Amino acid sequence: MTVSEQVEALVGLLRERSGRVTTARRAIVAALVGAGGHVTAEELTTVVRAAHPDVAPSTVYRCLEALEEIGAVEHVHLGHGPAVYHLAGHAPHQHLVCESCHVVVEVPGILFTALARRVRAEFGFTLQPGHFAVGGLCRTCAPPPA
Amino acid sequence: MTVSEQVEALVGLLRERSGRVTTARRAIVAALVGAGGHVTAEELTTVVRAAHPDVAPSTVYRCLEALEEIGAVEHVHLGHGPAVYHLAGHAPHQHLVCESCHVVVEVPGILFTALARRVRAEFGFTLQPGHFAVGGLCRTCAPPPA
DNA sequence: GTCAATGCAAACTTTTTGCAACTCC
DNA sequence: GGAGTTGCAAAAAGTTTGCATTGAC
Repeated sequence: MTVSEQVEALVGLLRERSGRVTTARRAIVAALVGAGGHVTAEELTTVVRAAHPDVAPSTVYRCLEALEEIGAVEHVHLGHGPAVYHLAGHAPHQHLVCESCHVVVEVPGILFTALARRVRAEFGFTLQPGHFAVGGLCRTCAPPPA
Repeated sequence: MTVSEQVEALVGLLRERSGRVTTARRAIVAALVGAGGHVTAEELTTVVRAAHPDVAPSTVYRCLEALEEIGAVEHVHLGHGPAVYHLAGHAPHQHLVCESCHVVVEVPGILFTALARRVRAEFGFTLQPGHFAVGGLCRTCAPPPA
């Protein structure tokens, strides 16, 4: 699926399930698809404004909210700082944030299945990791093994 | 160790390792020890102000920062909303936050050791869970098993 | 007496909200 | 043409910072 096909698919979904499709929404969706990964609302706003200088940050937030409601987009909190948004449907993954240098590492979500099963069995809590990053120290910042 | 002994120990540590001990700092430490668990900076400010109405929120933040620097206090981010602070030295634990009703569940940190070992071996990242909550659904909010 | 700590107010970051104007369907 | 969107500005929440004053040692 090409980028513009992805944009059209998402825009179509918006029209069908959420409401109207405007120039701003089309531009935001295009910027999100074009980014190809995780972006903050602010980064998205900057990209959109390059072509459409009048698009307000609040419009970006509202559009992302609409896209999340229809399940097309998800956001993740990387600790401090702004949330990052990405298209839904990617393989589940977990973000790890180095608390020293703030680099972000992605690991497969499947690593968490054993833990999730145990937490559900023992505590009745259904883990949905991924929405919040887990902290730690990256390879560079961790003290070298003794 | 009684509450006031704990307060004196912490105040002494502050004097020794961080600087001066003021009325505000003593009151903040006492409120933190008295709370006996996790408190937000705002809750702490309210308690302190009951006896010392002039203590400013910024003083509470600065005192908590000093206590964290000497390793006496730690803070945790429960997703959205304010950070919560607690005395260091408790058994390591992880907070789980229900993304539906926002209830907070604590589970032993030891549950994460197998995962942490694997992440370090495979990705060179040293997990330090606990600083950020993990999301999910609590027993009440999770859809009942089919 | 000195300098760290305080109180106050203002800045800050990220996100949300109120509302009149606009425009997609 | 009417309801959903927009842009703007202001608010909101949580935390940090600047700075003159205070007070611990």
